[in-house]
Amino acid sequence: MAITALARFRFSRISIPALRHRVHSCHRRRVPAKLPSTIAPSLLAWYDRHARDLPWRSPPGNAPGDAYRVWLSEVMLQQTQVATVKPYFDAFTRRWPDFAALAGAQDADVMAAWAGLGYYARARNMLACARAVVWEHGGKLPDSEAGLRALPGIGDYTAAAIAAIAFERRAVVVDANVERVVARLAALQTPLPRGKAEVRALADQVTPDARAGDFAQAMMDLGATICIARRPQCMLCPLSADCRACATGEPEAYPRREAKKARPHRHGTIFWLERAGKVLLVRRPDKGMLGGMRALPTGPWQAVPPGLDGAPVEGDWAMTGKSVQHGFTHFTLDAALAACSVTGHIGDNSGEWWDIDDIESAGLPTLFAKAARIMRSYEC
DNA sequence: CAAACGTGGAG
DNA sequence: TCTCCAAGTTT
Repeated sequence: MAITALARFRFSRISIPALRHRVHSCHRRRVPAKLPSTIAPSLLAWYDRHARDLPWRSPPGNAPGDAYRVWLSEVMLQQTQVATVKPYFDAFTRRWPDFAALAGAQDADVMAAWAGLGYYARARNMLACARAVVWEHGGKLPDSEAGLRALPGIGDYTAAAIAAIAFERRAVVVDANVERVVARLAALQTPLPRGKAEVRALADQVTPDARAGDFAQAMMDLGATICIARRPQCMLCPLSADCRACATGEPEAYPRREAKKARPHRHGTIFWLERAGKVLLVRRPDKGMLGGMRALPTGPWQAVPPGLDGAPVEGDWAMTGKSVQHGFTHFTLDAALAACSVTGHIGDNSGEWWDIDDIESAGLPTLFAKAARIMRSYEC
């Protein structure tokens, strides 16, 4: 008891002024306070017990998995959650098991296989990357961050992730999970995305020299399962004792974020042109929305309904009265469905006539898949 | 550097 | 129903 009293006495004498100073400086300083050095060992110990078993991952402490699978998973996981990626990852690796196979694939097959996963520029970049690996790098991924960063579709995050996970390089891996975990550990006041540089500096502080790949995946597992955006499970968190956001009692308040802009609303028309059990599909240009994807013909997307503007052919078009609502990242679309049935030759058009009963295999983005579901049961 | 770029799950 | 947001990159 005497010892306890003494300890308490010394604690109060020494640390209250120090604490006051720290709180004060923390409030104004641009560089956030130092994080404890125990974070990496605590997190790695947790990961050894709780790592998720994922198809592209080697177990904690083991040699890295196949770099092709690591790369493919990382590209698919950009802005996309694990559960969404899994079936696509399985399908891709079964059909194209390595860089050589993917590099030799037809563009149309790869785009159709990607349909529904979103952010279609990723698929075009992924294919360009596979071909660069095979044709310019002897079939192997570069093993440095800089080398990886130079490839299509590989930015700062993905280069760091692959370097760490596939090649065991120390790399500072910052994705949305790491942002959230680190912002909470430090109770970072700067809102994101403005505070990105501070987050990176904090992540650099806690990244160990050894087991960088496991550490990166551990941060992401923690962010995906415990330190989640809403209702974080601090009671289960191996880092809660070192977490300033947890200490505030409102961990969900971090990371702070800038206010978002409202999503505008746009109107468009989707054209369903039918002939002898087939429907006309087109290929969208590489640039722009749903770029490079097979699609139903559309007119302009604008503030007011465009009606039959932009119909693919002259014809006896009718507005069906049906429509499809679809939310994109930066606007929502209300697309009216126009239909036309023809019997004879249509004249020159660059589309494909696709068997309506087999429309599921066309690889349509979700907007057009919705439209097709409605129209296949509609009498023209 | 801000804006463009998909989709589905959770609350 | 509606808002938020997720293993980001490119221009």
